[in-house]
This record gives sequence, C-alpha cells and structure tokens, in this order.
Amino acid sequence: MKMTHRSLLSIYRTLLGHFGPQYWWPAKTEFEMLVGAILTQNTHWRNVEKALTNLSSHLEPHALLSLSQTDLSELIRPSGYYNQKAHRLLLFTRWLTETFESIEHAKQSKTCTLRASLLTLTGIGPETADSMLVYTFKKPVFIIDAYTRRIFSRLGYNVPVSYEAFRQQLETALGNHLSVELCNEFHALIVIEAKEFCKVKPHCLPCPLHKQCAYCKKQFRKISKFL
DNA sequence: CTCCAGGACAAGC
DNA sequence: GCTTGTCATGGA
Repeated sequence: MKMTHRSLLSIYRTLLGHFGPQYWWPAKTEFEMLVGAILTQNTHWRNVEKALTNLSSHLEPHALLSLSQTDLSELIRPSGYYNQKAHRLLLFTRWLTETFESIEHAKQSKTCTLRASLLTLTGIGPETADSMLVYTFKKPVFIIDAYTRRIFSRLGYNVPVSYEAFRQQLETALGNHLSVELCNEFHALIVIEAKEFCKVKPHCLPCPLHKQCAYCKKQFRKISKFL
C-alpha cells in the first residue's frame, strides 16, 4: 500500500479520536524523561517506574553523576539490564552536562546535529535518540519502535527493515504535516493502541509480511527452535 | 515454569 | 551488510 500524508493522517485521526491525546512523556521533569527513555529499552514501563522511584532523589544531572556506577545499578535494578543501563546512564549524563549548559540550551541545536551526536553514544540507538528528540528536545522526528513496525505491516504497508529507511518514508510522506505535536501524539497513540490490542489478543494475528517484519522474524526464530 | 516488555551492541559471517 | 547471542527484572 502506498504511504501518503492522507493515509497517515487518517490513521492518526482515528487513533486520536478513539483514545484522545496522551500528553506524553509521563515524567515530572525533562531530565526524568531522558532517564526513562534509557531505562525503558526493551523493558516494561512498570519496572521502569520502580527504578525511577528509587532514583527520585537523584533525578537531576549532577545528583545522578554523584553516584558510583555500582550504587546506581543497585537503584535501577528493577528495570533490568541494570549493569549496562547504569553505565549508559552515566555516559549519557556526562555527555549532556559536558556538551550543554542545560537541556534548554540543547534544544537550540539543529535536529540533525543533535541526533547525530546522540547516536555516537553507547547505549543510545535510533529509537531512544528519537524519543529524546521529540519528547525532551521538541524536535519533529517520527519515532519507530516494534509496535510501529507491527501495526504498519499489518495495515498492509511495505515496512523497510532498516530504521532509517522506514523513518525517511514516514517523514517524507508527512511532508509539511510533520510537527513535534504530531510526532509526540502519534507515537504515544501507537503504543497505547498496541498495549490495548495485546490485552485482547496477545500475539494472535498473523502478520501479512512476516518475512519483512522485525517483530515477526524475532518470533519466528523462537518458534523454529522447536521444529 | 515459561514468556515477554516502548532496544542496543558486538561478534561472527 | 545481515544474523545471532547477550543483557535481567517482575508480572501474567
């Protein structure tokens, strides 16, 4: 199916009409968003919330940097991958404070420059970078996650395997409709829709393009072990 | 007990 | 370039 701004906006309006605006990201401060974006990598949000609660008195760059990696990893234990994430959180926070005076200052950077800079950091991949760009730095980029791939595949779109190719496709189709507000709500609505769907029918529908869908490929690998 | 969640990375091909 | 193993917890 051809991807146009009309079809994308139609999907967007349908989701918005059904669920209403989500007003993401769920966090009290912008720094908490950034921490949450790293902690939620391949992890249930409820586990991230436990970690954020433990971190509550350290949710500020310098307070976080005052912790040793060992202490930090112990605090974020509930969010899983705690050794990796402690290391990555410190690397990221160090980068943030050393590169910019404040988050407000970081917002002044050009989108592509900031994105490229984020992607040089160990532990910040394309999805995490784009979440940070939209929700914290207020930049218009289309965030792609496993849910986005699955939903668009099942709607009959040709979903490129590469993150960049898929993102380009979506952003090009949206053209001048691409805005921070749309990127913010669209991603939040996709996540809400996916979670809602999973409650009803967890992983039951066959994907029409399972050869190209990253999610289904992952599932298929697991199944094929028993063949 | 098994399976999975809003990924990312490095080693191996 | 693409594929695979790894990282780890808590809840269903």
